[in-house]
Amino acid sequence: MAHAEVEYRRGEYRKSAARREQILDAAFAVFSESGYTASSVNEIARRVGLSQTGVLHHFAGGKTALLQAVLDRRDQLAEDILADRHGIDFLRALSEITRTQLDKRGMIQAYRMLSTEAVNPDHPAHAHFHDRQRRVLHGLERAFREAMDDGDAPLDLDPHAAALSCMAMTEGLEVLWLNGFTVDMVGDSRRHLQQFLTTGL
Amino acid sequence: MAHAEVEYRRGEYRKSAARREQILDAAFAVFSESGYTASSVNEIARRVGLSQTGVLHHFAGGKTALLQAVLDRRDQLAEDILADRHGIDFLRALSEITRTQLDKRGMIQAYRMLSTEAVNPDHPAHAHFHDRQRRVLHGLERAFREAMDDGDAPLDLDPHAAALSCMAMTEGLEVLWLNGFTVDMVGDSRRHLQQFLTTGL
DNA sequence: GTCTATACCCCGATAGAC
DNA sequence: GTCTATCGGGGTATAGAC
Repeated sequence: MAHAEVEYRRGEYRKSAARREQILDAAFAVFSESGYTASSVNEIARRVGLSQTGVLHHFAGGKTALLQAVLDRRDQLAEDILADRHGIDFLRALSEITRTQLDKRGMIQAYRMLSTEAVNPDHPAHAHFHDRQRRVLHGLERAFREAMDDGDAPLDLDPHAAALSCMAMTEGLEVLWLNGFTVDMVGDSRRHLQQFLTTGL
Repeated sequence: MAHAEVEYRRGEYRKSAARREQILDAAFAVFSESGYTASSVNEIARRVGLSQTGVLHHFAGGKTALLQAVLDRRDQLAEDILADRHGIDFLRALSEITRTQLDKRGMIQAYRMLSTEAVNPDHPAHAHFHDRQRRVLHGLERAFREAMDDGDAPLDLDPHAAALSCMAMTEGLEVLWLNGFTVDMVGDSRRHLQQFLTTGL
């Protein structure tokens, strides 16, 4: 009895969770193409074959909750990869992340679009991107400091300046790549990182 | 008689032209904050103290014509500065342009926002940004080639790679700057340029 | 869990008065 | 040159039936 009930709840839960993922995929695609403000829940609904209300049913809090969920899911992936990696190993992992996402143009476009919209302080994702970019910068800084301790970087390196420079180059390459220029995102950003190190990446 | 009539027309013309400029300023500000799609003619109208139709009266072709006018006006400024400058002198002019625009955060934000939106091929300003970015790249490439001819750059320099790298760094620094990081846009981008040259900028 | 119906917003464009 | 009025469309969010 209790067993059957649990199975039943599991079935329902699985169905709902699957739907959620399906909606998140579609939301991702739509946000990629149009950014947050110009995207509509209706368009997302159309792609998963639901009505607008059908979609909103799964995300209490409306359109902004949907945005949050999309952002959270993506960040989780990168954090899993970077967990417990330090120094030059952390820097190598950054290239891995770049490589794995090269074939997901939509995802990169979503991030560019959304983070650009979100420079406006009253954008629903402003805090999210603000925090995230500072975490990335501090992560890079820490990695450079660790690399210095490990003898993988010159002793007179300025970790903060190096981190900022690498972040700028990565963002810039992304922009050019999205705009249709032929750039080797993995290679070029790795070469730029390498400038600040004495050990090969 | 004829004289008075010309004066009158001049007066009317001046008034209309001034209105146009006033509207363009407001449009610039609004597009800066929200991008093109999410901006409304109504908001622009409010800022200049006109109605929506009052604004549209000055821009036959509607909202997209307004966008075109905003973009054209800005590009004219940069082109005037770069006209007839070559080699290392051209590269120096780029820093000047950056410096003169540092206090116009709204303008930079508008360009970031609009050019990001315009990655979508059916955005009304897609062609504009596509062409512009390629003109910038080719201008940079040409300047590096001229610098090589003038003995201001190493003979084994790859002008295309150098141009791409400098463009990426400039774009990236802009992104970080807009996102609230403390970066020295003029200094940092000049230092990056300098890497590829043998003569001081 | 999904739908239809609905309430209420803002948008861009046009017609026509002044 | 500017306005008001209006049309047609699309947006988010909620209520309630199934």
